[in-house]
Order: sequence, then structure tokens, then C-alpha cells
Amino acid sequence: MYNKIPTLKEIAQRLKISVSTASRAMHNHPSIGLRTKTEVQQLAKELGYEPNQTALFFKQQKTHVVGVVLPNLKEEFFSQAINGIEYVAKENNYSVLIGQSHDDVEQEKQIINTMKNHRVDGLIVSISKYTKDYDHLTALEKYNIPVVFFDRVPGISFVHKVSSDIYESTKQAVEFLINNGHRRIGVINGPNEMKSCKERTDAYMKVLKNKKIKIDLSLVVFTDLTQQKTFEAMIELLKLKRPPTAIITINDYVALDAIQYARKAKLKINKDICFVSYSNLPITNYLAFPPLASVEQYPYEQAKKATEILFELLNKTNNNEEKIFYRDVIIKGQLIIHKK
Amino acid sequence: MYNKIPTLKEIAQRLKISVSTASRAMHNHPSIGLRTKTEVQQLAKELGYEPNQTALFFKQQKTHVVGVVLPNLKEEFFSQAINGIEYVAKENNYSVLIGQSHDDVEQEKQIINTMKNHRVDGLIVSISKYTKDYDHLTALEKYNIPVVFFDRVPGISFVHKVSSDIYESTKQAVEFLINNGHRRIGVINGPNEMKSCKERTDAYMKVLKNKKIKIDLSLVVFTDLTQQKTFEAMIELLKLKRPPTAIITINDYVALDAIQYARKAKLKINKDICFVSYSNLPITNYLAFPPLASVEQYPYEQAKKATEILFELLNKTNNNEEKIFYRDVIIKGQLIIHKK
DNA sequence: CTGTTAGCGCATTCAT
DNA sequence: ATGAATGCGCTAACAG
Repeated sequence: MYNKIPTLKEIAQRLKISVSTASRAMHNHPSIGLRTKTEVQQLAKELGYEPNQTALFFKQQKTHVVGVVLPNLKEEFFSQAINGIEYVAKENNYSVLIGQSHDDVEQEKQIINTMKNHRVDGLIVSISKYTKDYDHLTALEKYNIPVVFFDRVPGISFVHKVSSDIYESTKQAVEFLINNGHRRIGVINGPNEMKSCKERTDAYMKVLKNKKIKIDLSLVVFTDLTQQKTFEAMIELLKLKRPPTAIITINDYVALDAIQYARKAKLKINKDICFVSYSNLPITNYLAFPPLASVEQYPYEQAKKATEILFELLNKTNNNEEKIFYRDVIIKGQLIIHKK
Repeated sequence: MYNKIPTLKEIAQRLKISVSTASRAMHNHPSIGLRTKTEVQQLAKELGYEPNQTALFFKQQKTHVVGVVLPNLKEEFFSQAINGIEYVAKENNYSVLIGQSHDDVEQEKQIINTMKNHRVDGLIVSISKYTKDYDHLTALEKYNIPVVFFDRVPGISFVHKVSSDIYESTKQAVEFLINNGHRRIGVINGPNEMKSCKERTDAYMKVLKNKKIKIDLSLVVFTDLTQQKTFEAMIELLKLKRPPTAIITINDYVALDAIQYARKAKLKINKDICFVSYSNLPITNYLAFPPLASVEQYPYEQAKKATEILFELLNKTNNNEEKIFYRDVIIKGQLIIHKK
């Protein structure tokens, strides 16, 4: 009742030729007679024969699959990133195996391991917000499975990575707020483990110092990005003797929660208090109270670039001697002003 | 410089035993001596040996990969769906190969084909909004690759599918609006090819008829879900002699665009005009002007159920004789009222 | 209790 | 111009 997916063997049997001849015919090998070649290709077409990728792995040691590991697809940031990855993968005739870590280090490890067992040819990774050791990732390089990180990248140098320059764009953001008259600027930052969070704090302090504004560390709070913690952060900031007139939040989702809280606290958005954020989610266009500005981080471009690098690495004839040159690409963010 | 990923062969060589002994030892085969077994498992652990999934395919004819094809991940509806799929897949030790059709029939076909070549064990599919023939999909069943559809399902009966009962929830939505005093109710529907769109229209007419409200077909417009077409639809509806006081839109994204347009046209949302929609996106919680109500369609549950069915099919010892019983599961939608 | 062998689908080297 | 044989990693039937 069920048909078998056609194989070269079947084609060979039907035409009473050997499998190798059939194989060569399909590949337009010069030494195959025109007659045989046409017959094979004709029959292949009829049967809908296409090579079994799984079988090809044995010969070529390639699965033609790239693994993608990221925190979650729910955030539009990452689903846009997937598009960039998919785009480049398709160009290279590759498919995409996806796993979400859900910001859980254990799950991340497990997914990576599964990907290894599936022999993905390479990996694109955006690490969980709690990942601090990268052994499960760098281990793959030992097996010659290249890994390229994007956006949430490890804070070590001997990996390939593409990221947004949080330091620079935070400087812009802080300067923007200062130019708009703000002196008490709060920061709702993420877990300190995240490289970007440290950069954010550093940039913030740097600018304040340059502008000779007193640094008050009680204005900088750390959260785990959950709504609950954002609310707590807001409580903390608002109960200060001199509360901030502007707050920089780690991303738009946190900004939305913070804004929601501020509104409940009867603060007038963009009047009593301003918000500047990161990601520049499309959805903010529909909001009545979007952040005043948001740093566009170009997830599509970041992911696309990361995937391009991955394919560069895959296509490089692997010279075991050559010292690896680790790629560290910065995609510049841009501060988008939403309304005046 | 690079290590090879360890294989049974390597373990066997090191211990000077045969590969099959090593294999059996790993599987706790009863006929293997305790000594050998321990040695093998010990060494396997040391080397970090794990079976090569790709190789397993040959023996078991299973890749332990499910393919997922859906229009796009950008819509939160689908990214939530992925979570349901991933959850069940993980439970069954499966991985997920993802492809987005971007609502393009050609891409959909190509992805399905790639998945076939990768020998996915089964497929979960939500079809593009323009897909009307399903040959590329049902063809896979011929090869004994089961396909289960969810949400955007084909309008034919000999496929497995899980969907939301648009007909019933639309009836609820229309009745809700009528109970709130509306008599002129517009519909911004999607392409007529989509099964759900026909159901929507049918349900709409049915209720109006029951309630003895005159049906005016100029109140029902069809779009392709793009912002552009939504605006055009709004123009059309608003220029009617007796414009609608409420509009049902095919999903929240369309609703957001429609609402945006209505606001630009100086209409007061929920006063001059009300919107009811589908999907109940989390993001609507942050909106100043969300739709009055939205039909929650439980993407996670739909996708989870679809995947469970897929695994039922996969686990069924394939009795070629038995007539296939096609599953058609309805996940009831629920009209969520956002504000009074 | 363990080894030998075959086979899954394919490309390729070697032989004819 | 074509076929036979091999090997990729693994399992299982068969043979000791």
C-alpha cells in the first residue's frame, strides 16, 4: 500500500544497470553513455528520485543541517533572527534544526548535545541569560563543528561572534537623555552575567562621568527580565528620595512592563518619566505609550551575518595547521526616536 | 588537532572486542558479560560516546526528527505553537526541523520536499494562506510519512488535523456584538481560499439570519492580511452609507492596523466603532486601544495536540491493511472580553 | 558469551 | 562505458 521513497538501487534494478552507473548518470559523469544517462535521469524524474540526505552524510560527512539554539522564539527579536538564518541557510541548500533553551542552562546543554548527535554541520547560538561557562559549546569546536554566536554572545575572545555594540548605543542613549534635560537617569538592567548588561552599566557611568553628573548607584538595578522583577525594580526606583526622570530598560518587553507600572502609579509617560529601551520592536508602533526611544539592534542582520560566517567556516578546507582566526563582528545599533 | 566524535568502532578497537559486542554492551544486552559491559560503558562515558542519530536512521528507518512547516514565526501565534510542538517532541526524544513558507506556496512545496529528503519521520503543518491543492502534502503519506495539520488546515477530509472552531467562535463573537446593541457589523476577512474565512462568513450570516438582521454583503470584505489591504478595507467599510459600528477582523494584527486606521480617521475606539478579533495576542495587554474582544485560539494546545497525534501515528505498528482513520480534532476557541 | 556478516543509500576507487 | 567492491556507524540475525 505504501510506496517506498525511490533510491538509486531501485533505478538501477529497473534499468538492469549497477548502482554506481546510476549514481554517475545522475551526476552527469563524463564516462557515462548518453543513452544510459538519459534513461536514468528520465526514470529518476518519473519516480521522483532525490538523494537521501541522511545517506549522503556518510560519504560527505555533512548533514546539510545547521543547528540554531536560542532562548526563545516568542520574542520577535529572535523570530526575526531566524529569518536571517533561514535565508542564508537556504542559499546554501541547508536546513535548520531549531532548539529553544528557554533561558535554562541545562536545556541549552541538552539541545546542543542533541544537535551534536544529529551531526549538524555547524551551530548558530544565542546563549541563555544565565550561561556563564561555555564548555558545552566550545567542546563542539574540538569536533570540528563550528559555532557562531550572535547577540547574546559569550564574554570570551576565542569564539566567533556577531553582536550589537551595546556600549556605544548605550552611550548614545544616555547622551540623548541628558541632552533632553535629564539628570537623574535610572537603569533597569538584566542579570550581571550577561555581557551586554555590564557594557550597559559601563557606558552609563562613562557618560555621566564625562558630563560631570554625579553617579548614584542606587539608580541602577538588576533584574531577570521577568515582569515581576521589573515591577520590583520600578518600586525600588520610584521610592528613591530623588527618583529618576528617565529610565533605560534592557529591552522593549521590560520597558512595556515598566511603563505599565508607571502608568498605574499615575505617572505621565514622557512627562513625569521617560523610557529608553533596546530592540525597537515593531509592535511598539501600535502602543499608546511606547518608549521615547529604542535602540534598533538589527536581529535579522546580526543573524544573517553570523550564518554567513558559519558558512565561510564550513567552506574553508580545513587546514588543521592553520591557527584559527576568531571573527568578532559588531553590528552597530541605532537609537530610534519614537516621538518627541 | 581536531578530535573525531567517538564511535562504537573506536571503543571496540580500544578494548579489542568486536563492534557488535560493544553495541550490545551499550544496550545492556543480557548475553554480554558483566566485565565487558562495564568496560565498554566506562570507556563510552570517558570518551563521551553517544550514538550517531544519522547512522541510526539506516537500521531503524527513523531520523528522530519531525518537520514543522508554517507560514512564519514572526506571529506570536506560531511561535507559541512551536513551543507545543517542541514540548511533545522532546518528550519523545525528537528534534524539530523548521521551515517557514512565508505564505508562499512555492516555498512551502520546496520546504516539504527538503524535509522529505531529510527523511523526517513526520510533519506538522500549518498551510500558507494561498495553498489550495495539497498534493505535495498528501504525497508524503504515500511514502508513509504522516502529516498532521493544525490551525490553517486544508478543507478536505482525508487528512489528520487539529483546528479551532472558527464557525462556533464567530457565532459567539457576532452574538456578543449584537447583544451589545450592534446591528451594522462589518467583517474584514482573509483570502477566501482559507477554510477559516469561509466559516467566518458562514457563521456571520447564520447569526444575522437567526436574529433577523438584514444581511448586507458590502459589510464583508476580503483581504490578504497585509496592512495595505486592511487600510483599503477600512476605507471601503467607512465610506458606506451606513458604515458599521463594529468590525470583526480575521486576527489581531489586522485588528491593530484597522484600529490604527480608525483612530487616524478620528473615530473613537469602543465608542464610535468596536473591534472584535481572533488570536488574543499577549501584546494586546499593553495596548491603549485593544480590540474589545478577541477569540483565544490556543495555539500551544492546538500544536501540542497535533504533535501528539503525530506520535500516535508514528508509534502505531504500521498495519498496511488497516484503513486509515483520519483524526479531526477541534480545539474550542474562547471569546475573551478585554474591556467593557 | 562473543565474533562475523550483512545491509541501510550513496559516491568512489579500482577493475574490466 | 560500465560493474564490482568498499566504507561511512550501527544493529541484528546467525554462527560459533
